[in-house]
Amino acid sequence: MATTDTYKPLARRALYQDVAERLRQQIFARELEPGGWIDEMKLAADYGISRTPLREALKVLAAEGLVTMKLRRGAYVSEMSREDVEQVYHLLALLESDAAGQVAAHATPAQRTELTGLHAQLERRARHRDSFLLVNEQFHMTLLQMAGNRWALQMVADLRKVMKLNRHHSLFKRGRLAESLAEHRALMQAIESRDSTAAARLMKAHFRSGLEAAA
Amino acid sequence: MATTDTYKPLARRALYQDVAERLRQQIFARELEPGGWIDEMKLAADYGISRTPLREALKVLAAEGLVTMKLRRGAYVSEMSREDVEQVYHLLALLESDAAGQVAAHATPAQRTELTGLHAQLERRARHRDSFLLVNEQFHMTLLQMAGNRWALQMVADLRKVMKLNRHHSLFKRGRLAESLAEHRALMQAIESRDSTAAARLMKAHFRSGLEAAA
DNA sequence: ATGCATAATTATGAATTCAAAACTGGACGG
DNA sequence: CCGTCCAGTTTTGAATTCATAATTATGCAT
Repeated sequence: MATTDTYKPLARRALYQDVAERLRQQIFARELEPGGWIDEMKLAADYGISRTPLREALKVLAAEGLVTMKLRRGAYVSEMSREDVEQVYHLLALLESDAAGQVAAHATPAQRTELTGLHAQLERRARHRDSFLLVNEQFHMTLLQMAGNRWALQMVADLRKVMKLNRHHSLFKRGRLAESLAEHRALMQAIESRDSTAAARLMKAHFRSGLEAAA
Repeated sequence: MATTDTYKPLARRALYQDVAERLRQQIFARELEPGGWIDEMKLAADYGISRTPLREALKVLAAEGLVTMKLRRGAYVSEMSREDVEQVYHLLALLESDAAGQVAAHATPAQRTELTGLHAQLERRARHRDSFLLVNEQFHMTLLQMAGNRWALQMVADLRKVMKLNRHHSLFKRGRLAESLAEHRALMQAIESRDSTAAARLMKAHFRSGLEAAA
């Protein structure tokens, strides 16, 4: 431990990336609402930066699908139609069930322990919606990471971002949270008993009922 | 036919998008080689534009995975490791086999006809490698489009772009082209007989043997 | 010569400036 | 009353300028 343990941020990452992250958070928090126009000049002023890095960030979000650029009329926060939600759910089911199968088949003991720990946290937080959502996301992303396909991980991360545009999240529905927990419990069973096919099937079912709840 | 059938481009799309496309083509054509540094000033001069839209385009390509940005040292064309290729093949197999299943189950007669036509073209072009590659891509993308999931379509499009970074394309291997054709033939059979499971299985097999050939 | 410190050069990241398109609102005419 | 034409304003898209980090070149001591 040195005498000074405070380091200057020293621009570990580019400004446009920080701005992109800040924009995402504002979108998720609905401070920028789906369908709404994004005022470049106002935002640049708010952030205390010029329009240049802001516009770069907007293009990144556009590639992710979070915003839509219209020629000569700026950027708009994307809207998810009913159909979009269905399609993204379908993809998440496909990608995550595959990952669940992989993990069930090939996870190390340490990884199984980590997943079990996350699941236990989930059980404990069943009462606190926000906290549950957070750990839930962490559980799913950890599973993906363990499956070891960085391209799949990136995709699922992007898809989960756009899903946050959807106002009626399935986990907001009455009773859905307990249901979700039960499904997770079954999934953990399959993973612990190294049953790859069951894990994949259960994960798919998990998303199917999630979609039904969101309907 | 009007008296003038030549229209001015009239900026139907933003400059940065055109630049992005031009960059992609240069990357696919290996005029910019994987691992190589991208000289912003030179390229901007070549294209006759300023660095601003070029930099915006680079950020889009970075989001697609075609280039990698390094802080304070610019943009580099991405390199695909052996592992990356395996992972992307796995994802394409997953996404495209699902699409094949959907199409086998739900395609309209007109769509079946279109696919059959594309397949016939493929058979005819078996001798001309470049032409074959083009129609092959078209066949796969048309199938995806027919499956009707715009998010999946976008993903497959992006994944296929990064696959082009891979120098040893499986279809360049001796004998692989005929093999590929046979697999397509079997797939078309399954689609024509509306056998969804077989179509999905055959598409997966198609990618598996593609990956083996690429190894 | 070799290694290191430092000056000069180059390229990146970001702010600023500029040109042109899109929007606003009011005058005018049907 | 409604539409449309035009002036004024706003906002976008792109070029230019500027500050600073990174790289290269240079000089000096060993």
